Amino acid sequence: MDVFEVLAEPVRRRVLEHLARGGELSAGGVVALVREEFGISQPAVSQHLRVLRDADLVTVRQEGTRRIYGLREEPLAEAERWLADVRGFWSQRLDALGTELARGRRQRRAPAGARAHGIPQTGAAAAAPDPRRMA
Amino acid sequence: MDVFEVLAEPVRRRVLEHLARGGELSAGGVVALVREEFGISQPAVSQHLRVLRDADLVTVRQEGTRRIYGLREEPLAEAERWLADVRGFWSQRLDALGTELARGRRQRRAPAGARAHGIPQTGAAAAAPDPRRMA
DNA sequence: GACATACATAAGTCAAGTCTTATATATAGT
DNA sequence: ACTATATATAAGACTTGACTTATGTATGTC
Repeated sequence: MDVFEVLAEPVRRRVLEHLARGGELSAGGVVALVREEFGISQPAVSQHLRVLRDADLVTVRQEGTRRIYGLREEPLAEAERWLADVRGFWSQRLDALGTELARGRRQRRAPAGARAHGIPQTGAAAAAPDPRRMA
Repeated sequence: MDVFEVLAEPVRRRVLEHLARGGELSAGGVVALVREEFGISQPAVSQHLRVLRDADLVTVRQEGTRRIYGLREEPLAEAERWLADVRGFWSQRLDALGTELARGRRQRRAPAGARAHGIPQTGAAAAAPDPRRMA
């Protein structure tokens, strides 16, 4: 499961919030916190924890009969980077468009090529690196 | 639909990437780009664009018979903040735990209260603000 | 060893999302 | 007005995911 798919679920997001805020938590602790708000069963929570584990968003260690869950930052950082990149490219484009308009450039080299769709390029951001870090 | 739910879909993520990288695009332009990679029909893409519109992740303007799509940063920024917050609280906690251990604090005030679950608090991050910006 | 506790897994149900094909709507051009 | 193009919507099939209850498995306790 993809990071964003995992994050799409409100219960799972809340679990991450609780871990981040409260520090490590036993599975039972998570159940207690989440059950109150969402009114779901222990197995339901356990299944969400499984998803989080499979996506490497959490760490687990056993302690007696308990399983202690903790956060793993890396996947979150990855998602964060994706968002930052997308936003970055877009605003960079906006800036480029702005300066271009300010310069009053009117000549549009129109290669009349195969480019059937899309809006005229500003050129400035055309050389920007590739954002699709996450396939 | 929630921002993260919207972002959970690979096609939609790619659309956003294309918009960010290529600037504004007509619906047809999006179809052309996405169809190649995912092999889905025009209506399928149109439905994804609808989801993006409904979640305010894109802007649309009409231009003749075309609909020109652009990116809206705000919802992306919101998601980014959520991620940054969660990560921030967690690493802050880690740091607090680290310094605590370094100080060699051994006395644990144990109120023996109702706190049935969870791991002993470090205390440092206990006063941290609330990360649940996104309900 | 028997029992309780903490947690995970199994099996089945139900709702929601993502496609498909077919069709509607709107604008432009002739 | 007729036709073509661009895009959206409708209806239905199919899949997937998120619950439920019931049960399994490990660990600790007496």
